[in-house]
Amino acid sequence: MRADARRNYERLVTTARTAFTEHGTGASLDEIAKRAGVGSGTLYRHFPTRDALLHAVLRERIDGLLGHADALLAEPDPEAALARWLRTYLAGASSPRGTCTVIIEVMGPEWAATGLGAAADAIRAALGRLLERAQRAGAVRAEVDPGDLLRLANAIGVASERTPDPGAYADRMLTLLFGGLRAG
Amino acid sequence: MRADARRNYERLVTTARTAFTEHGTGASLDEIAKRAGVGSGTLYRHFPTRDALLHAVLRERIDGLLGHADALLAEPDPEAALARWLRTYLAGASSPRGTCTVIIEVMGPEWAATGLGAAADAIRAALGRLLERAQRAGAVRAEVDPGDLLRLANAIGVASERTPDPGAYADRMLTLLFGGLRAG
DNA sequence: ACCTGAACACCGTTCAAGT
DNA sequence: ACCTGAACACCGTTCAAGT
Repeated sequence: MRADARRNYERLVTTARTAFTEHGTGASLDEIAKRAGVGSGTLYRHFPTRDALLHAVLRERIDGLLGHADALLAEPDPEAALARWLRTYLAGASSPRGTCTVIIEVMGPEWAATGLGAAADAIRAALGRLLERAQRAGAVRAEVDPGDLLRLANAIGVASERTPDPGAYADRMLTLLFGGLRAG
Repeated sequence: MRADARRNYERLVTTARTAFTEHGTGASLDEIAKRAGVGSGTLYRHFPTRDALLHAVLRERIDGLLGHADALLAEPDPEAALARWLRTYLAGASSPRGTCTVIIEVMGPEWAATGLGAAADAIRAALGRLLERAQRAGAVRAEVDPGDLLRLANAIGVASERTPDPGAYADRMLTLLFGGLRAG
């Protein structure tokens, strides 16, 4: 990658992070290009779709979540590990606004070949490992599906975004959810 | 209202219902005006905002939900009444696509003065009556808030929209939810 | 009193011309 | 190899002119 190309790439990601955080995932791409000081064609060359740009913005956080999930497999209490990961997931989910909606969207099979689709699948797999461990320990109903659960977590994220205190709302909903997850 | 104005109003609502159902709540307003055979200014005269138009499209369904909730207050089993209403609510919620997101949005206090905001509040109040009865019967935890619950129901609706079988997903999530709602 | 549609602004996306 | 920005299409919204 040429030096100017790399610099433009970095500037676009940084600028997009700010724009998405301020105006949600639907922020104007033209504005982002302008603020990054590049032509709009350059943005499209590096990021053919809005989702590709959002993926670049979220990549570090996603990697962190995957690492956190694997680390929690060593936590002695499987139910506590699952709960802690879901809390962490939702703590970041309400920003940039719209992220949870996009994640739900790209969980569909037609998105599997895209970067964000693959990322969503990796998150689902990581959650699946925590879930399965909790299920084997008898702490969570056996029939709960990891895809269902990730969709629901993101749904809670969507609802929390428009709430005065997203973290508090998410916590209350997770408390309810864990009541339901426990083997009856 | 003049005869032509009333006719245009009806045509716009009917056309919008089709367009929203086909393309989601973000469907092109210009297209709707064109297909209804009116100038775009006429659409804006009757419906100053997209939400006003969506409200007109949803009005009958909303009235039905409110009536259903009141009727269910006579159902002997308070928990079953609450469950049945939530199931009915979610059965219709995934169409037009985007409706649940809008409802969550207009539940914010800044929307109270709008038509859809008032409708969301009426729905919250109706759900609140069913919820309170279930709580008094000891079937549902006392600390659950009707606004939280309606937001969560719509969140489940958002997640179900992008699912191959929205009804089945919503049912599974409601089953989980009721596990959590029951007084522990 | 109500309607029309041209006009304007804004945004996504492509691509010919440039370095 | 990469960048620029003009050009095009599309949409929301307003408003002067019309009936």
